[in-house]
Amino acid sequence: MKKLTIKEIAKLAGVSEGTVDRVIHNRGGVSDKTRNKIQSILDMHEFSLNPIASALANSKKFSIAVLIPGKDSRSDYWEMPYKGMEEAAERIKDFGFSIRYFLFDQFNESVFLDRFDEMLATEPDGVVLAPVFARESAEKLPLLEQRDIPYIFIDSQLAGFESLSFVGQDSFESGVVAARLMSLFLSETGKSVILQTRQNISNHDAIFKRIGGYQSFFMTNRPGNEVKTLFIPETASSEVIRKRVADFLVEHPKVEGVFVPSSRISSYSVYFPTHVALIGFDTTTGNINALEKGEIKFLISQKSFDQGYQAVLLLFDYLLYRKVPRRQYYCDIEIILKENIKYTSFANNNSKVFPDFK
Amino acid sequence: MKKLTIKEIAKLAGVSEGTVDRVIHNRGGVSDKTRNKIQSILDMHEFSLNPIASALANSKKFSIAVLIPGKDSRSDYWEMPYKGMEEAAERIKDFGFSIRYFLFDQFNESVFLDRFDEMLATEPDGVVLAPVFARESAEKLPLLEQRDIPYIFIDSQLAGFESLSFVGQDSFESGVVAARLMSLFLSETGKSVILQTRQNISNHDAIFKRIGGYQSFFMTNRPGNEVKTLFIPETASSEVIRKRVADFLVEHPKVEGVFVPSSRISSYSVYFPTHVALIGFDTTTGNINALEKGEIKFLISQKSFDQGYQAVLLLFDYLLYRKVPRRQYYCDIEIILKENIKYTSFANNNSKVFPDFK
DNA sequence: ACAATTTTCGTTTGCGCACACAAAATACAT
DNA sequence: ATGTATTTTGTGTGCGCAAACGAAAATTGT
Repeated sequence: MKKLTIKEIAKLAGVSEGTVDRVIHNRGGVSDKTRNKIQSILDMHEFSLNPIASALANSKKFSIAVLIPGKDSRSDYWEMPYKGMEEAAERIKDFGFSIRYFLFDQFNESVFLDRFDEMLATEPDGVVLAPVFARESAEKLPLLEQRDIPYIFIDSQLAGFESLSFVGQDSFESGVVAARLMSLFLSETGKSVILQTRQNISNHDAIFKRIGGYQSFFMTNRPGNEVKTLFIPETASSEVIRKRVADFLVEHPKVEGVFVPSSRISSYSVYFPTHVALIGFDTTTGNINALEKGEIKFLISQKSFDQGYQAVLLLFDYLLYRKVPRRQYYCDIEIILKENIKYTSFANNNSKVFPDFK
Repeated sequence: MKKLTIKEIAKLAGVSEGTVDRVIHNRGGVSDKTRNKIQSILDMHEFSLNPIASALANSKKFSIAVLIPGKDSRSDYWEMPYKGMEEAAERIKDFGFSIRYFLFDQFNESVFLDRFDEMLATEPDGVVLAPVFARESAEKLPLLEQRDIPYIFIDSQLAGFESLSFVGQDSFESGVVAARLMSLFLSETGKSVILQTRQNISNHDAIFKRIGGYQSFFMTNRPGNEVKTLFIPETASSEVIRKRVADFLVEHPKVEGVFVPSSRISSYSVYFPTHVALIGFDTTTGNINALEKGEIKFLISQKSFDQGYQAVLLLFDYLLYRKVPRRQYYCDIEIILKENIKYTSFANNNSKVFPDFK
């Protein structure tokens, strides 16, 4: 069926273009009778706007606000979603879309709250946010809902909120995948260790789910392989870590693998002997180095570049085309090892500089 | 720097919009003096067309021709690039882009030649093609170059041609990855087998490179693990395969793994005992089934959905924005196992029906 | 009944560009 | 110099839609 223009719809309905326009955009000021008539014709022909002409005529500029952690001395994880978003921005800028970033300190709740308020003050048309602080996010999100500003969760999600969508990984399953990979390195009765830091302030939810998936796999598939847990304080010095690890390995000599459910595996990899298999998350610079040196067997990537790209595009499609996305988009659980690291999508360096949160 | 319009450029140059337009599009009929003047102003301000307005005003419709294998009784591999292209088509259709598919029989060169001619007759603005038949492609490609029709190789590439780009996988490295994974299942002196069909008519180049990568890994990293080769004719009956495999395993009892460098691993998986680790390529329906049943340990995905999507978008960017792509885009070498199969990108089923080549 | 509102609807302009057409400027010939 | 051919440049229209403006119709009040 040929795609009709507003003008043609108007002719069919025996009204002017302006009236059709009013119906399409719910601008009001149209009598029930003509509105119904026009609407039925629109429906019948499955009318949709020509987004090109619409974008051209539209003086309205869309602004998308992004609320994610900024550059961080401990991890460059959030640089990748940022780059993905910048790539998406390039693709949609001619439609009048611009992105404003509100970067916060992922270890400081109050900065997050401040940035949220700043963001809100700019009255964005849509928001992409990483709810790393669950409580603070829950406190602020109603402000978006009151204003009917659509928002998309990225990286992790909060239950009980009317987010437009979620783009991220199935953390539980990624833990299962990690476990499956780990099982390849374990002997019949070999043990593995989950290495946890005591305060996983940010993103603890995703990390707990990964741990859940990991344990679940071994319980159901490999009950003979005991899973231990080793806690190391986030603030521990090099000496302390070395000692804790050494003590632990003496106490549990059958430990053949270590699973680090956070993205900080490279901070611990040097403390373990090479016969212990290490598996962790995220292709941060440190982790990639450790992988290439052979200290780590596998990394699981969240494809965060793609996450950023997709989150922005979903918002774009929603704002411009009114295309309602699915409630959630789970990205690939990508398995990275030395041999395929150079072909992961993040490697598309487009030389955008990732700003600091300050 | 603010982005200028043609009108503003015209004012700066003291000429009319039409003249600027002529310079921008090399329409000729402009004196050297004014052309140089306008060009320098364009350069100075880094002028670029507004693609939105351009697309709207442009009566010219772009057509992209796609020349790939069609539906096939033996494998549904090519359905995924097709779906990726359809998704891309959806995103660019409002810019006046349409895609025409010319699907051929991947086991019949003459159908390929016919389709190529049909494709050429439609005078496409750009072409995406899978050069599965090297000789026939080499014979036909000059016709595109004569006509200055840009084309992109997908899946595999041919050396010595002026293709705009290549979108596919680094086959050699994917073989290396397969080998690395295989090594996890091999004992100190365990052997692995490369299972080849005698006539790999189509795509033999990629398959040979995978084999090369596989062997290379074992030679340099695990010389203790011998790599054998088992040939099985493509046309072999079930009985023949069963016997060949059984004989081979008797002859080589230390075989602990089988590597199938084609995408047809599910055709052979049932013939091997479970203690032999199987690793193959591509997430075809059959392969996914075998993976989920546990017959196969790993699959390596070419992310062919993404390949299709990207190839079309590269052509789009080139035709509309004159953005010259890189010579090659290597997609992820994705490792698939039972636990992460459901999150691979191909799973975005958009219910497009993949047509037959007939 | 008529004027004052309010509601409903039609008309017009412009977004930035592509392109056909008209006009002006220049070259050439006699 | 005058007219004609040719090159160079300017003008106008339309792509499909958004939105302001104004006209018409319907409603209300007196």
